[in-house]
Amino acid sequence: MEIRTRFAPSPTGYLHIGGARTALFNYLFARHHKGKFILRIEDTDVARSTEESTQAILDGMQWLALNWDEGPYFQSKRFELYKEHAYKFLEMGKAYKCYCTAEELEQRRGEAIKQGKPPKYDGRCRNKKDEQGKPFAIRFKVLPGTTLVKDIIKGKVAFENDEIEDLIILRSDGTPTYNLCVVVDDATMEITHVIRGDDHLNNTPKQIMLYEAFGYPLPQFAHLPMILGSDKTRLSKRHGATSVMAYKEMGYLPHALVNYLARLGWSCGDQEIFTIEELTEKFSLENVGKSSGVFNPEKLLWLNQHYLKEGKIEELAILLTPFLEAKGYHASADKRLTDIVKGLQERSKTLIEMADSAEFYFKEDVQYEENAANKFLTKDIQEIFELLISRLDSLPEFTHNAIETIFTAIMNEKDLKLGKIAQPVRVALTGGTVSPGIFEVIEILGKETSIARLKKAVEFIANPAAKGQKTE
RNA sequence: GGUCCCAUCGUCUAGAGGCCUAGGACGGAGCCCUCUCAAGGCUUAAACACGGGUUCGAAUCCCGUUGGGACCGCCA
Repeated sequence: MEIRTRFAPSPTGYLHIGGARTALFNYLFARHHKGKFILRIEDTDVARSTEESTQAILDGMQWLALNWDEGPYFQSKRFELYKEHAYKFLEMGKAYKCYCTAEELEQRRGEAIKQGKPPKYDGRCRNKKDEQGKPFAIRFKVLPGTTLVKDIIKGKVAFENDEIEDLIILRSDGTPTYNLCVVVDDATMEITHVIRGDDHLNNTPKQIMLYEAFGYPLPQFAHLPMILGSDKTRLSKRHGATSVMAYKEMGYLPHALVNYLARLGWSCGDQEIFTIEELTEKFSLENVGKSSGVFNPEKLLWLNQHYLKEGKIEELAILLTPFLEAKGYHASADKRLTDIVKGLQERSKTLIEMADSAEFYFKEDVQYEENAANKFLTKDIQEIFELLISRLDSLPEFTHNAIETIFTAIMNEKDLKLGKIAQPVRVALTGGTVSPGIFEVIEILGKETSIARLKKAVEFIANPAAKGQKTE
């Protein structure tokens, strides 16, 4: 039988970390079994669902490359189907019309809680006769007994039916509710494995009752543990960015997030780094843990750094350009940019950092960090700078090796260690004390710019006050 | 409050009764390398929540306690 999984978000916000992991596990499970992964938008709550949210979720899925095989299906377009099912229950006597108003129910619930009683619907409309013209909701009749949930992750979980109230399946405005829709959809879409957050575990007995009442075969259930924030409460904005797309904006690589999410709750021995192919091959629900996990941004950052370090410079250059654009620098992914990326890729944890570090390559004018200038742009280096300027200028081939030869010669002549020369030059060329290797920086900057910046530094040394911290 | 779930280093986890003096990874500390910063290499601190059983033997099985989480909507 073909394995069919689904991700079924409700479009009431962006795709968040938790949802993305649920989607990922569904995706991996389906791919592993060469089955189908279906996307379904649960927009039965017309008031809260928005098109922007739907689009945001689609964008997030696409960015993470969680490609779906069918859908997106929209529940809002299937209302007739749900309605039919609800009325069928009515005919079969498995559901009844409830004439209680939302206000009445709300009031009774409040009183029950006040008295310390469980806020459960008392079933008072179960045996009422039809009242013509009065609005009604349709409630499913929960029969006595025990409902057993067989969960791949949690094992067998038994629920007493008398703990469960008669649930509304069709609202008084004629729209269907969540539990009805999921069951009808999962059944008619022939979903074989329902993989979702364990916040749905308590809904599962209700849904099983609906399946059984319809005579639909049960899917397999797998309830994933929640993702928590650092204080072990449910992950929310308080814990930092929870939107998947926020990570794109912060300069994360999609596969870093995928890899991180995969290992949050699932493991494969001691392996930490996985390609998507490896994930697909190795993923199984048996290796999903039972306990909830804390979202750890540091580890995600480490993975991002890892993939930046390992990434192809041509691809990274393309990904970097929008971040340079955002800083006001026009850059195309040409040879110069890939050279820049090569030097920066193991010095950056995110694309934002990379763009920041690349800034001195693009700036018209260097500005010196005050401490760096004070420490390194001093009288005693002036002579070295002048020497460097003339020798660089007469260099026929402006290559890494040729530049290094010049430095070595000066080191020998002046009996200086490379560090004594490189740091001042670094400040002169980049404005700061941190950059890729100095020969590489000079080569990429080019003869003209390098010399111009060295000359500027010489002027600065001669007259720091006048040429000092001018702002652009 | 009721129901349900969960419990190994700070965090993610390995662990399917003897392989555990509990392994890996992130993060931390230290050292090495070094033109800066990184990267890399090496070393190191750090956990089986507690109490009872079962067993020759328990991180692993059972019970309880404690702690955490989720759900109790005409939300999904």
